[in-house]
Amino acid sequence: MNTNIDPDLPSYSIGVAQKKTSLTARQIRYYEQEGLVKPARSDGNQRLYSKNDILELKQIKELMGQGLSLAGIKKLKKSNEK
DNA sequence: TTTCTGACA
DNA sequence: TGTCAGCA
Repeated sequence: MNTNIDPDLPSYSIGVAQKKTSLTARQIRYYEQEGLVKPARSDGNQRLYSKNDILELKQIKELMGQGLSLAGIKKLKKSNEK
């Protein structure tokens, strides 16, 4: 099969994101609220996550498992991007 | 049925 | 972070 979809092509609902990241909708929404992830919006106001966003959420989960907090991840992300 | 927002513990 | 209510 040839699924040539871009890694930034948003097509996952939060339910799929939960399954793919092992996180809860609360955590995913909170991370987005903090600006850690930037999902697209569709049908009304539904979040649409891309493969890239799913990976981003997994990265956040990994950092949390390393003893980091939202503030710590935000600071780390800021250092990486800036 | 699922998702979204806001608010509280 | 979990949970509740009302809404689309």
